Order: sequence, then structure tokens, then C-alpha cells
Amino acid sequence: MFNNKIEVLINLFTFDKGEIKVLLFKKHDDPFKGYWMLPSNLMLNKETLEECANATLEEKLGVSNIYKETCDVFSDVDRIPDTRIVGISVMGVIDTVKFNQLNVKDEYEWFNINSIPKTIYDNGIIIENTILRLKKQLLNTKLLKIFFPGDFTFPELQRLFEQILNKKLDRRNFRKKILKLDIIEETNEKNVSMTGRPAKLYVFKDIEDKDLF
Amino acid sequence: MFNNKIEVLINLFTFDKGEIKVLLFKKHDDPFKGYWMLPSNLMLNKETLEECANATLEEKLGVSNIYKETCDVFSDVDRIPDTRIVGISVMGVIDTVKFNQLNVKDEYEWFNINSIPKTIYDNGIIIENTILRLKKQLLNTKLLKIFFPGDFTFPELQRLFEQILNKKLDRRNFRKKILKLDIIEETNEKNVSMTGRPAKLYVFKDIEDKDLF
DNA sequence: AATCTATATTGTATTTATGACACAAAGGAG
DNA sequence: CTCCTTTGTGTCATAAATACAATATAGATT
Repeated sequence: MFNNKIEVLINLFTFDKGEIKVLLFKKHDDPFKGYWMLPSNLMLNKETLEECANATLEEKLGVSNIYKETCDVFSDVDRIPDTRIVGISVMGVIDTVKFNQLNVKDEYEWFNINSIPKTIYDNGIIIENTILRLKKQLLNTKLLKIFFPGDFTFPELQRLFEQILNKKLDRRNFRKKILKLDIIEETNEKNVSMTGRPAKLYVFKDIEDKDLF
Repeated sequence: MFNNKIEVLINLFTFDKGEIKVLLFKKHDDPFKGYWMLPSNLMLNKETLEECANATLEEKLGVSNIYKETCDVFSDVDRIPDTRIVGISVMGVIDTVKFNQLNVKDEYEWFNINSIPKTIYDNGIIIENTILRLKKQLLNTKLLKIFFPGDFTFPELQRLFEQILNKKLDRRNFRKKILKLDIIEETNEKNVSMTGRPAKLYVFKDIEDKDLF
């Protein structure tokens, strides 16, 4: 009567080649064969939400020690037919360095957050919910630093914000705004770009977090 | 192994006499006799989180139809000794009108969010967590309108923001700022204040929500 | 009627943020 | 060297936020 199964749904995000992406798993059996789903696990009654999320990330993707936060609870009785499973969504963020080390198996694929494929049950709703939250949080340096733990260029940062704010930004004004906030510093390195003038590389200063927009 | 009890913890807030307050219940039996706790209930496996929250509010306080949102999950295995109960915090907001109609029983009391009494288990942490969330959300008219569904005065509104932002605001600039946002309109009424010139009463316009700070 | 208190109203100077805009510079490819 | 692409940079007009001032007003108190 009071017993509930709880599934932890991992929404793992990264920023790769100028795009915000989320990691999904392809279901190979019925029902919903060929549909995509969030990596998930049932939570044991002897582990915390965080431990369950860590175990899922470790076991399925071989990653550990990444930023995570609890997002939302999905408790519709019929969200999964014939069983009562309460879903708890967790947002995870992985930086580009870890991202490139990641050995993602065939069944996993990164999707641009603007083109989520068909998903099982309410996973689509859950993902959209988490994407909204991610976008809000990225307006603060706290999460930004996790997207860019190493160096980054102004064009990269600008492209990220153009996706979040969903509008074009003026290169010069954007640069001015960020510099005035005094949250980043130059390295002496330059980006090796494919074409055009190489962009300077910057890193985030290790100071108190600030809102950017 | 996968079965978990889930308790829904209601953090009910209101704005009364210039103070943000949260509603707590006094525990009358051991353990923690005399300590305070959030109104809570175990969630049935045939109800949603929202239904459980509604039932708790209805049954314990006789209120229905109030604004609610899911906040956070507390899953430490030992958060309550000898049992495994996953806690889910829910923020509820009740307006001053409903607040005054509320027939709060003796065991319940409203506490200023700056002077939370001693609480059972992790309830203190949960409350602090929800207060932080509330303060952030109050910077938008969406929640503000729920605090003030009827009329209010500028001094009231200003006092609220001074608490949220934790700093003094200039009366004249505050007024100018709010008026420019075009989110409120005058009524023809005046407040009956204890002393001094009566303040004009305003109401929120029924338009799209905006951030104020 | 005079006084007190808190609000309402109008004002203005200063600083800060925003938005628009054009050209120079660094590297790669031919 | 020339062309191409992409990044880097300064200025100016305008809008917005802030700090601070002075005065009028509605009611309560005496």
C-alpha cells in the first residue's frame, strides 16, 4: 500500500561541436523496440538517490564524479502501464574532456536537444522538462564552469548562449558583457581552428558564481 | 529490495504582517516530543505526488486548490532511523485571504522563515532548502500573484523584497521600477494603516509573468 | 489647530548597461 | 601574394538603473 518502486532517470548533457546534447539509449526489445529512453535504474531501498545515479552512470557509461542534481518527480499512476514506478529525473553534466574519453557503446547516442527522437512512455516529457531546467541554470557560471572546466573560446561560449537564449547575439557586445563581469581570464594559448583567425583561449576564474543574463 | 516508502513533506508558506512564514506542526509524542515538523503523509502507491499533497493539505488544514510545486528528494538511508523513507518536499503557497480563513488547529503554528524552531530528523534542512527555492521564485510575478491575490500596498511589497534580497531598497526607486514594469494597477481604495498617511492599494494585472529583479 | 508619522509625488544628476555599427588582424588554402 | 574565413576591437547614442532631494498629503494624536 505504501510501497513504491522508484526509477532514477539520468539526463546526461554535454556541449559538443557547438551543440547541447543529451545521451539516450536505444531499446532493443518490445515494447517500444527501436524507441529511445533515458538511462535508468530502479533504486534499491538501501541506497540514496545519488548512489543510484552514480551506479547507473558508472555501470552503463563508465563515468564517475560528474555534476548531478535532482530535477523532478513523475508519479502518474499510469506513466508505465501495469506497474507503479515513481520516476525521479536527475540532470547530469559532463564536460567536453570527459565527453571525449567516454566510450559510449553502440546502443547509446548523443542527440541535439532540439531533435529528440521518439521515446518510450513519458521519457520525452521528462527530457523536455530537464532541458528547460538546464537552460535556466546555464545562465549562471556554476553550471557553465562544468561545461567548460578547461579552456574555451568566445565564439564557443557565444554559440552556447545563442542556443540557450534562442537568438543571435552581437559578437562585440557579448564580449564586452562577459569581460565586464570579470569571471574569465586569458590564457596565452590560441585555438587551432579549421579556418579563419584562431580564437584566444580563456578559462573561468575560480571565484564566486554569478548570473550572466 | 526495490520497495520504498515515500513521504511527502508540505512546506506551506504565506506572507503575513510583513513576514514570510512557514507552517509547522508540533509533535506531541516521543521521539522528538515538543519538536516541530513539516506536515507530511506517506504516499499511497495508487496516488500521485500531487494527490498525496492535496490530501495532506485538505485533511490536516482544510485547504484545497493552492499553488504547489515539487522541490527536492531526500533519500539518505538514515534520515529516519530504523526505517527507509524517501522524503519528497513540496512547496505550497497560500495567500493572505485564504490564510486568514484558515482554521489552524492548536498544534500548528506559523513561523517567520528566519526563526525556525527545533525540528525532527532532517526537517530543518528540508525547510531551509525550500526557503531558498521560494526566495528565488518570488522574484517573478507568478508566485508573487499568489502571495497577493487581492490588493496590496507598495510598502508591503517593498518589505517582501527587502526580505528576499536581504537589503534595504529605496522607496522612490522601488516604486518607479515596479510601475515601469506595468504589472500592477491602482484600485481606488486606501489601506487603513495604524499611523501615517494611508497607502494606496494596488492589484496585479492579469498579464504574462515577468521577472522583477 | 498644531503636530506627528508614514506615504505619495515629482525631480534631477550620475552612473551603468545596451545596441548599433565598420574595419583591422591572423591564419589557411591556392 | 592574394583570397577567404573567422576572430578581435573602439566608439557613440540611447536607454535603464541608481542615488539623493524636496515637498505635498492623509489620517491619527494632542
